[in-house]
Amino acid sequence: MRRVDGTISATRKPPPACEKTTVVSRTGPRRSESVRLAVLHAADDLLVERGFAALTIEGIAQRAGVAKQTIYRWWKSKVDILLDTLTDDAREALEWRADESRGVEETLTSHLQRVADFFEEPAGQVLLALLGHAQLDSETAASLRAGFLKEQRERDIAGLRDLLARDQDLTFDDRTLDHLVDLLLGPLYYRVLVSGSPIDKELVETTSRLVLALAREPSTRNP
Amino acid sequence: MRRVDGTISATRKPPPACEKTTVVSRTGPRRSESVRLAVLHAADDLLVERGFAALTIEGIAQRAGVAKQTIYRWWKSKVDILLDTLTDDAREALEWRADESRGVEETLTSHLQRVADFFEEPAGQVLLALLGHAQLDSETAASLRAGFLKEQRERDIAGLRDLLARDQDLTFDDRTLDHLVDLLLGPLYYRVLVSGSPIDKELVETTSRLVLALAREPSTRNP
Amino acid sequence: MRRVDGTISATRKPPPACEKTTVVSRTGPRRSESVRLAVLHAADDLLVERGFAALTIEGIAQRAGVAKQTIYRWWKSKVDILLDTLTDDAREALEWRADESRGVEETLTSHLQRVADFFEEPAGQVLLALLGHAQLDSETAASLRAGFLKEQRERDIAGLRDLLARDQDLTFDDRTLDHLVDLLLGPLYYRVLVSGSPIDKELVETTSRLVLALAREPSTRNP
Amino acid sequence: MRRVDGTISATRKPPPACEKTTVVSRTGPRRSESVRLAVLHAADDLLVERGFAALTIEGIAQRAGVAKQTIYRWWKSKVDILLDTLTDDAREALEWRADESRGVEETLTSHLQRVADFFEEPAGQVLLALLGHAQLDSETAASLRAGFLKEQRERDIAGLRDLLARDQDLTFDDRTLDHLVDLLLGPLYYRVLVSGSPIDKELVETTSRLVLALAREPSTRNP
DNA sequence: TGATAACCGAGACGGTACGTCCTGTCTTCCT
DNA sequence: AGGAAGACAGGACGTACCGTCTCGGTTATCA
Repeated sequence: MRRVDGTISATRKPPPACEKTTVVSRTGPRRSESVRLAVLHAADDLLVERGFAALTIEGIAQRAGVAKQTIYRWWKSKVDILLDTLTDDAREALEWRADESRGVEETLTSHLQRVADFFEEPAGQVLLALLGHAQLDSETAASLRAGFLKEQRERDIAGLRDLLARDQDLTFDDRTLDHLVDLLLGPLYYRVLVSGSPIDKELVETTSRLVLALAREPSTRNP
Repeated sequence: MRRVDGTISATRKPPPACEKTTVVSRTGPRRSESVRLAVLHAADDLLVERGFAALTIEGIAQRAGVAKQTIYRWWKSKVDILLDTLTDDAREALEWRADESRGVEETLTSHLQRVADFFEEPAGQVLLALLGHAQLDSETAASLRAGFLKEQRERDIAGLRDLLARDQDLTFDDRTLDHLVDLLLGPLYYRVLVSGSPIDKELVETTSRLVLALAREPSTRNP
Repeated sequence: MRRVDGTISATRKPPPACEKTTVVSRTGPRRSESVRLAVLHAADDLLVERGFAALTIEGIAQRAGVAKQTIYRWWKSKVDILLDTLTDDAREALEWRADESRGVEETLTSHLQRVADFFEEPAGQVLLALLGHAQLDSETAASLRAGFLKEQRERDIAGLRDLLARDQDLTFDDRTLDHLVDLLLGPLYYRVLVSGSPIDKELVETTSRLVLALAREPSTRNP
Repeated sequence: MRRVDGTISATRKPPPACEKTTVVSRTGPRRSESVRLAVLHAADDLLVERGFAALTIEGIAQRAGVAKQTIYRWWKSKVDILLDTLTDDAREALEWRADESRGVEETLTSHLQRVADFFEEPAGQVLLALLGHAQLDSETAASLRAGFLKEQRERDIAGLRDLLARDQDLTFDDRTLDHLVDLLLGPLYYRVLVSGSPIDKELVETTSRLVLALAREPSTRNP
């Protein structure tokens, strides 16, 4: 996010973006990093405190001690701000940790458990809100899926591929892994998004056991 | 909806009150059924045509040829209206059809396929919008889960129970069925809500095969 | 108001008014006098309690325990109701009392004082409200002037004529009396309507003395 | 209204505050004078065209090509807008013009005639509407009397004092002048507000002659 | 002694305007 | 040039009454 030359790159394209060198004799102050953080934190706090519906650009501006126009200069909507917070906060929480010292089953289970726990954290709330809003607004859906969700799915596929390679010393093609990820994460997201009930340990274990079993079937290995 | 005596039964609770008999000698005009339908249809149409964000009470009122106050008299928000349309339209589309002439696998697969198709229909769009909004507003979440989703889950559990009974002549306890339903529907909802990509036939088949296999394991039968 | 035959005559023309005989075979109940009084009192009370702006047909109906439609059946607006209360209450308060035992000056002064006091009473408040509303709505102005104000002015002219006859044994023509009444009442109404300050005794005395002096001038007597 | 430095002085109190100097370094846009005038003219026009009852904030906004919120930012009601137009338009029409070349009687008569004519003009209609509304709403009454009417009365007292000084080289105390003004203007306002009939020349002449006669009485001079 | 027609309560309905809130754009000034 | 302050056009919100319109229930005559 922070480049060597000290300028900031928003997730969004900085005006029309000069990719290589910013030689342009820039005068006046550059984008203030403190403003950026103040806005992201204000948005995050307000979302958790009051919920998405009560989250307004004006509210964020006031809370962050920033002018409305300043927000519009760098983000094009409140959704855009939240997308920015996601990138900073959620990636780490959902990463796959290869722990060689533990068995494959246990590794998978503990990853799923981490996913389950993530939904309780603020960053998880942000993701849920964005997923919710994506159902209501196709532009949000496009941004979210082209950005965070796409990257996260790549990480999930890579993570699962590595794990299965450790388990059976075999590689799966992408289509198969795609399905396995759906089967793995689907029930968890379903619980959170649809049922709204907490993800219990049993669901985590059943799911991971089932997917592993499926992966080990000969028919899956040779699709 | 229309009872024999000509009075109207709103899907929504008739002013809290009076569980057994409405003794209060009600005089004056009754609720107009035509108004009710005009509003539900207007809301449904506008949602599909223009999306949730562009769905406003004023827009619905205008489209339905109805006064705004009339809407507020019977529904407390646009979400409330959508909840009403759901009850009328979605139940049938998601019901389990016991087709004795076909095998258990095929029955399950075709039910899942019907669920997948449902999301393409207007009523499915309404459900998705409501699920989306439920992530943003806890009151919506509560209404949706206490109403439609609760009933639908009961139907799903009953449907699955009947199917498995036919398959193995065994009964499963509710907790187990709960999990099986999560595993069965989770991947489908995940695809629609998170990935946003259409549900392909392969996912439907894999999922139903997998869940059936799990149900047939001795460890599942005797939990 | 109450006729011999028991039917009621609203100040307003009863439907299209059959002045002489109501031969139309009337069956069913006649207008309820209790309803009429309940409405007039409710309107009066609410006007004094909450002011004209807060006076609504629905409020009057509720206060009077009467259906809105019942009000619309007999009066065509809240102003119409207030006009009705005026006729009942204000006439007496503003009548000229010929007290032979007292001097002309004293009689005139005490009449003006009674006018001044009238504005403090509920009925006076109603008149002020109607005069106010007459500035805003020409229909109100027309009704008020064609009804109460016209009658009152006739009483005022007659009263002044009698008094001056007693004073000088002379008769004045109507044009002159018209002007004298304007000069007599103008300052009082000006105080109440424009200044909003109470009418002090000095104004009452100066005014009556002045008008009497004018009336006694030879130039006035022979215009 | 427009100061040398280009800032605007609303007739209405600038957010309570700062009697002497506005030190608060105000940045950002200032109030748009063109908006202010557009609103005042729209209100004035609509009042004359359609009457007070049909005068709505939304109508004014539309006519002025202005957002409703912009009106609410600067005025708190339609009455507040009319009060503003009064200050701009009525002061001049009601001022006392000392014309040394003419006699005292003639000066007084011509002033009264100007008052009479004023009621026919748009600004006079505004004053009548406000006086009417003041009878219905005590807040309007308070604003009107504390603002325009108070200043106007001061001008009237000063005008009459100067005129009488020219006539008799005597000064009158304020209480006496107060009464004289009531006697002078009362009949005119009574005609307009109560009778609703036009002010004829005779009333103007009689009134001014009468008041002048009273002022010349020794008893008035030495109260 | 019904029949029947009006009165009356209750309140749904299509409307209009209210006053508030937030949006996204803009202008102005300050640093 | 960046940023604060905030005015502005716009549009939806949810509320309050308006005046009209059914509904049933209830009388008080007249057949």
